[in-house]
Amino acid sequence: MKLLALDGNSILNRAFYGIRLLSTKEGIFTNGIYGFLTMLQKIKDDVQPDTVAIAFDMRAPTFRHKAYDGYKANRKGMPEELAVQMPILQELLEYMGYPILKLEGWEADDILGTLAEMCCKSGDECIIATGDRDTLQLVSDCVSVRLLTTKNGSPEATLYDIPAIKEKYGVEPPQLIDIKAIQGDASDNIPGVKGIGEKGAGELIGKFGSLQYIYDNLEELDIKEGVRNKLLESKENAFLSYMLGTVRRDAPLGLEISGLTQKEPERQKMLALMSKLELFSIIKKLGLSAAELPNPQAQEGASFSYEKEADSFTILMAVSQESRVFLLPDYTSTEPTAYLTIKDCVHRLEEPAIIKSILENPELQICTHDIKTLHSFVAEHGISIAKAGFDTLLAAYLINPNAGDYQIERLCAEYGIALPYMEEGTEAAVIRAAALPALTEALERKIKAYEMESLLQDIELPLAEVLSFMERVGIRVDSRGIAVFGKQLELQIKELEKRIIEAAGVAFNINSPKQLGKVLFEDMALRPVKKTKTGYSTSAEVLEELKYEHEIVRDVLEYRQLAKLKSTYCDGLLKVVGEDGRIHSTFNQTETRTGRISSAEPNLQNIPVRTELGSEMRKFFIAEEGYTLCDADYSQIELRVLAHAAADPVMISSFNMGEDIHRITAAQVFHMPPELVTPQMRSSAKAVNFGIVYGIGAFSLGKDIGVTTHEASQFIKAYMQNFTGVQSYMEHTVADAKERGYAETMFGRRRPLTEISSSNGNIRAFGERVARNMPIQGAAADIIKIAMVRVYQRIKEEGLRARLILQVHDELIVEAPKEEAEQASIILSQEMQNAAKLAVPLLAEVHEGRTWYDAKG
DNA sequence: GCAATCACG
DNA sequence: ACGTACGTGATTGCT
Repeated sequence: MKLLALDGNSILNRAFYGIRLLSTKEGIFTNGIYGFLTMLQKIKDDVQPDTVAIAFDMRAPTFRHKAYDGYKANRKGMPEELAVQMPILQELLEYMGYPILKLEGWEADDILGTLAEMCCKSGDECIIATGDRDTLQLVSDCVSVRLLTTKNGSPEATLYDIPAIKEKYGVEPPQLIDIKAIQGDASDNIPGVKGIGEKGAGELIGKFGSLQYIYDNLEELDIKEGVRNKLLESKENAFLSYMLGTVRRDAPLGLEISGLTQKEPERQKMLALMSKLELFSIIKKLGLSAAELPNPQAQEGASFSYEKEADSFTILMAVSQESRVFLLPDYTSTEPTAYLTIKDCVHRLEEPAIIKSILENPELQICTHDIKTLHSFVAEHGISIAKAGFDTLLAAYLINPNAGDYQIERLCAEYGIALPYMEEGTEAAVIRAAALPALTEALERKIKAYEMESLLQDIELPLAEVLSFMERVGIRVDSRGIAVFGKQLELQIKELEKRIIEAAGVAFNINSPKQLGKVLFEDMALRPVKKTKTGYSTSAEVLEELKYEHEIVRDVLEYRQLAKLKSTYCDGLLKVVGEDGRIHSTFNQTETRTGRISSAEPNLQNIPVRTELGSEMRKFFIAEEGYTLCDADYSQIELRVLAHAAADPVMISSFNMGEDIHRITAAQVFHMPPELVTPQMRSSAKAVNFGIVYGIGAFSLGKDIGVTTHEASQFIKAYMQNFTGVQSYMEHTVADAKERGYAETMFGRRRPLTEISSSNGNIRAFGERVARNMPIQGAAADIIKIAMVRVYQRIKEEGLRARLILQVHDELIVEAPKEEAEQASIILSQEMQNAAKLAVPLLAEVHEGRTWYDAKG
């Protein structure tokens, strides 16, 4: 028989430190548990044991503490983030059916030693899995050790048998105890022999075999005088250390190896707990998904029927009894096909006319999952949605924008909703459709509890329609122009490439930071200003610093700029131009943690503008024939939000008076009248304002504006003394986030923040910066979303052909027939400025032009 | 699949 | 002693 025995504590410890801190939306830390489970899976796959046992330490002092007061005395307790995971892990392992062994007064090590000893006696094989090298002493003919580590987050197991130990340490496994007795162990506060370290201890034992032998023959042995004296002085400690470092093999476990059998896993309980822990990848790997489990709740009556070929009359009759219906499209079908859930029956709808009559019924609330995609799906067939009722995707995102994955199955697992019981072989979409009412109920309750009804109903749901519309309309581009520009860039890139290679004297790939780093910092011996995890940094920041040292650096900088423009913008955009000559981006509504929307495939929110050459790109974004682009952008929206949220009198009055906020900031920070502020001072003040919004640090601010950290901290201090409202607001907002576990905007949008309570100072500092930034960035996002919904509605109400086509965080673009340009501009400016009532005015500036470049003003 | 880099607000 | 401002997405090279 093959026993796999695990040191639970040391493996959890390894997992915890090997994997970045993870936590659920409720703030339960899970990285250790997650890592433990992946390591367990890996080692089981490797070893294929007949049975598994897992040993844990107990809190109580052990015989080692009793023998030596100092034992582990200098060891800090586990960090709280780790300690909380211990009982949860043990509970989970019990559900999984593993025997858990704990013994008061004994460490997990000793339990493993005892198990190993029992195996050897009974002729069984024992494989010990641990993260702790101390256990290597147990290796024998019948015992091997797998040392577990994580590499880049994935588990690795190194085999140690007798040859491996001889190879690595040059001694027999039990002699590792002797080595440690001399060497000591700082982490366990084992003293060893003072003055002799790893190397010396290894040599002594390698030469003389054992501690006992050395002391028995100390005078006669061929040992340097200094070493002999050290040994003599620490004799008592050496033997104490030997005892402390010896793993015992006689713990009173009171069981037989044959009695270590795995119980039948309690899959339902495992699923419930793992769902709570949001360990979805493990749920999947273990085949625990709700659909595959027998489901008590479902069997209690949540049984659904499925009408494949429902007749229209029956459906319409059923619908007429309802005020809301649940509808999930079948995206696998090109026809508009959808599953409609009413009461406990799912109906498959295949006739567009039926779907149309349901979706366009103004009395009927349409509830679904991912309403933006539903809008797009039905719009293709000329169908619109009259009354959006609920969207489980948007709701789940509002409740926890950190999640990233909002699949129906996952949400059901998270909210403890059993997937309905259906006949085997039923399509997944039908089961999802059947789950929708219960999921909606659960999420609706939470949305109410979080007071997010307005955020969902007044902002996100109507916004989904706007975004779907923007995606479908797209923006016209001049493909020919882009292609020509790309060709020009290519020529210049080739030229630069030639020069760079020539200067370097070797052919290499300039696009490879590794190769470039070698050329610049090794072959050409330039100053390596900064390092990355993997080698030299070759970032623009570094190259800027070196650009006067060698022409090649300037060429690389230019090469980089041109290559970026060509690959990302020319080639990238040309790939995604539609048949209609327009680019249709996807606007993600559930992507960012702050509430912003994001744009992808392609990203239209990062089209170049900051450099002259880059902004050329915007000349290829053009209005349709007979149309013009109206571009409106908020002026200083984040600082205005801050002024309002912080109720800072200085900021508020300067915005109310229409002052230049950066100039005023400079005047305050540099103690002088605004008229005397120089452009340099204004520019520094602008960086300070940015820094305030981002959660500021003196180091980064200093680096940004080129002053010392000390000077930067003086600026920050001066800022806070003058903007006292901001100062106290920032303090409050961090304290509130810490207390509540989330940051929130004035509109009630939340971002759960476990980092802010971390015992790791860097992580905690990050949490605090996020707590300062999210309420500002998020509120600005809320405001422009409101503006988008209103602009869209108002254009519709006024019967215009103008259309909203783009949003870039603080900027909206409307493509309007030339004759509507003025009206569209007025709508943009009014709706943007009135989107929220703050203590300061919101200002939006509108410009018009044939291209995006021209419309930027 | 990740790291480095760079584009935007 | 250590790292160092918020939020995104695309491309490239490399393991």
